[in-house]
Amino acid sequence: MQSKNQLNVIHVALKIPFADHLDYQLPRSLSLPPLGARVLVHLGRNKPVVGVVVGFSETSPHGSLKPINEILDNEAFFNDKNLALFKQAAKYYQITLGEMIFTAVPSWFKQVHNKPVPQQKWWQAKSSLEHAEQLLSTAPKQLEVFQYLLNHGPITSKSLTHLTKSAAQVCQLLADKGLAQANELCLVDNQAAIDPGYTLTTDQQTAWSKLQHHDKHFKVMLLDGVTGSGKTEIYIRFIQSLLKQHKQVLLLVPEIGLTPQLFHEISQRINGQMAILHSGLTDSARARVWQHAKTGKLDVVVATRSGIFTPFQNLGAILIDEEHDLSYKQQEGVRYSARDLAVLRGKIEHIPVVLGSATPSLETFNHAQQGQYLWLKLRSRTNHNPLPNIVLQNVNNNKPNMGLSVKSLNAIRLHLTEGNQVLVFLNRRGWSPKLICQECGWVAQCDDCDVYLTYHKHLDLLKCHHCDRRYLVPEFCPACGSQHVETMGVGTEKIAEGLKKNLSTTDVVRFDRDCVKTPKQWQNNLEIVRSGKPCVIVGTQMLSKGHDFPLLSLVVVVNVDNSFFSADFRATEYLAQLLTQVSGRAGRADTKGEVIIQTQFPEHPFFNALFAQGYETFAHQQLTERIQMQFPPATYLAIIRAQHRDSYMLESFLTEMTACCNDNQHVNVLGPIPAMIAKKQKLHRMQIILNGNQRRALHALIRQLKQQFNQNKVQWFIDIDPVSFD
DNA sequence: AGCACGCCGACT
DNA sequence: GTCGGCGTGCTC
Repeated sequence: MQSKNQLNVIHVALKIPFADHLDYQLPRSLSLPPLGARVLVHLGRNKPVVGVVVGFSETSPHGSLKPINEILDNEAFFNDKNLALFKQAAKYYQITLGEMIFTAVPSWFKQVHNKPVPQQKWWQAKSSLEHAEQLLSTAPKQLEVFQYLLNHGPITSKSLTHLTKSAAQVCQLLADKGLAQANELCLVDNQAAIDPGYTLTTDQQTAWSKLQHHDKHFKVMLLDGVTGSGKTEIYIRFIQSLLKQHKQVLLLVPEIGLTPQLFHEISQRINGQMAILHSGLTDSARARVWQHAKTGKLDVVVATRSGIFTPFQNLGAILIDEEHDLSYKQQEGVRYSARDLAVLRGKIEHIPVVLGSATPSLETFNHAQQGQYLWLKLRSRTNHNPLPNIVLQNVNNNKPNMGLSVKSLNAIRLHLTEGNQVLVFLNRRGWSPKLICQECGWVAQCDDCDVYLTYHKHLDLLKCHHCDRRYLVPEFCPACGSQHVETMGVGTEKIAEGLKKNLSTTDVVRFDRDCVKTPKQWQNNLEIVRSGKPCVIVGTQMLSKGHDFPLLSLVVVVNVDNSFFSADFRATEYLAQLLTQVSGRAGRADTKGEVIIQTQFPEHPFFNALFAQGYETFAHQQLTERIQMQFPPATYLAIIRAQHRDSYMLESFLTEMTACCNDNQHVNVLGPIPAMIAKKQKLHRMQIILNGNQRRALHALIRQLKQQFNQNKVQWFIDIDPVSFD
C-alpha cells in the first residue's frame, strides 16, 4: 500500500520539555494514523509511552528513526480545533506542544494498555409498579430495588448499596425480566425541564437579546451583574437556546464546591445530558466525561479550570462564571489561565464566550471598556433585596478582644436574636499567625521556609502553612532566653473560640482548611447552617464565593488592612472583589443586611472609592492608575521563577540572566529579587519580573532566554500573565 | 521531565 | 569493600 512518496515519518508529541514532537517511522505493517490519534512509541532506552500524532512528513532531519509501535486510535482522538488550541496555548505559555497536551489529558488516556474507559451503568425502572409487584411477588429484595429505581432513578448501582450489597446483580436481574434498563449516561426525561416562568428585568431582557445576536460566531461578552441580578437565568436561557440548535455548552466555575449547586439548578431547567468535571473525580470518571463530550453524547459540561481542554464534537459556547476568580489560573506546572484559554478557544471554534462576574477583573474590564468585549450590564437586583448597609469600624478606638470589637460583638448578638445568621470572614486560619518574644522581638519561623509559624491551639503546636512542618512551642525565647513568648494576631480558631465564649448558646460553625478537609465535613457544616437556626459562620477565603446562605443578615470582615501594605500591585483589586462579593451575601428579602469592616484606616480613600461609588467606578479608577503606572492590563507581565538550595548559586545565575535582558528596548526588567516567600521547603526562591508593553517583544525575549539558559544547574520556569507573586 | 551513566563519601 | 548521593547528558 505504501508508495515511495508517502508520508512515512510521523510527528509525535510527547510529554517532553525539549521538543514539540519527535519523529517516528511508520512501519509497513501499520496504516497511516489520522492526525490527532494517539500512538504508542518507545522513548529513550526502552520506555513505552503514549504520544499524539501532530504531523507527517516524507523525510526527517534525524538519523535512524524508531518505529511507531501501535496506533491506539482508529479515529482522531483530538480534532483539528483541539490541536489548534493546544498548539497556540503551548506557544503562548512557552512550553512544548506535548507538555500542553499531556497536562490536559486524563491519565487514563496516557496508559499504554489502551483499555476502553470503564462505563457506568445508570439504572432506571422500565415498568409500572403493579406489573413489577406481580412479577416479583417472591423476590422482595428485587421489588425493593425496583421501587427505589422508580422513585429515584436514573441512578448508579453504587448508590443502591444501602439497600443491598449486591445491587449491581439485582439490577441486572431486573433488567433480565424487562423491568429495568441501564444506560451509560444519566438519561434525563426530555419532558422534565421546569419552566418557572420568570419575567426578566429590563436589564436582563436587554442583555439576553444582545446575547442572542452573537450565538453563532466568535464574540466575547462580559455579563457584568451584581449579586442577585440574575446572571444564572441568562446562562440558563443561553444554554437552552444552544441546546435547541443541537450544540454543546461548556460552563466553567471556579471551585469544586460550586459545581453541584449550579449543576443542579441548570439540570432542572434543560432537556439534555449534563456532567460535572473537576479534580475531585476519579480519573476514570474524568475520562468518561471526555469520551462522552467527544462523541457528542453530553450536552452540557460544568467544569473547573482544567475542563477548558475537554474535547467536544460540536461546542456551541463557553461560559465562565466568576471570571475574575484567581482559581482559573493554574499555579503550578503549566501556568495557564482557563479564562484566557476560553477566549482563545472561542476564537478557534468560532463560538461565543460569556464571562460572568459581579466584580470583573481589570483585564476583562479593560477589554469591555475598549469595546473588544460586548459589555452586558445587569444593575438591578431581581430579588429586590436592598443593598446592605456598610459600616467601617475603626478598631483604633474600639479595641478588638479575641479578634472582634465590642461593637461587632453587639451587632452579632443583635442579628442573632432577630433569628438571623452571621458570617465572620477572616483570611487566616489557626489561632494566631505569630509567636513573638516580648523582650527581644524574636519571631518563630520555619526552618525550611521563610515564613512565620502559626500557632494552633487545639494541637498546642506551631505549624508552617507552607510546608506543613510542625514545631513544639518553645518555653523560652531561643534568642534571649526570656519567658515572655506570646502569640500575636488573630486567626479563625481564636475568633471561633472567642465567639463561643461570648455567645455560649449559639452554634459557631468554622469553615477553614483545618476544619473542612473532606466533602463530608463541608456537608456537615452546611447542614447546620441550612437548618436555619441562628448561628455564626467563621470562615476563610473558602467562603467568600459560592454557597448561598439565605438567612445571612450580617457579615463582619476582620483584618483587611494587610492589603494596603501588600507588595502585590493587584492587592486592592482583590480586596475590592472580596468585599463586594462578601457584601453581596448579606441581606434578606425582608431584612436589610449589614456589613461591618474592622479596620485601622476607616478614612482610607479605598473604602470611599469602592462603597460610595460602587465597583464599576472603583475599577475605572484603578484602571487609570494602572495605565499611569505602566502595569497590567496596560502592559504585559511575565515572571521568571527559579529555586535552588544554594542562595548564592541562585542569585548569580539569575543575575547573569538579567544582564541578558537589560539592553532590551521594549521590556522592563526587575530583579533578581527574592520571591514573596523567599524560602520554601529548604529551597531559596528568586524571580525576575519582565514587564513590557508589547506582547511580541516580551515573548521573543523569553524565547531567547530559554535558548541561552537551557542548562540544568538551576531549575527555572516561566509564568506568563502571573496573578500572584508567591 | 525521566532515566542512565559515572564518579566520590559513609556504612554493613 | 559496597550503597547511594547528585552532576551530566540524552531522548527522534
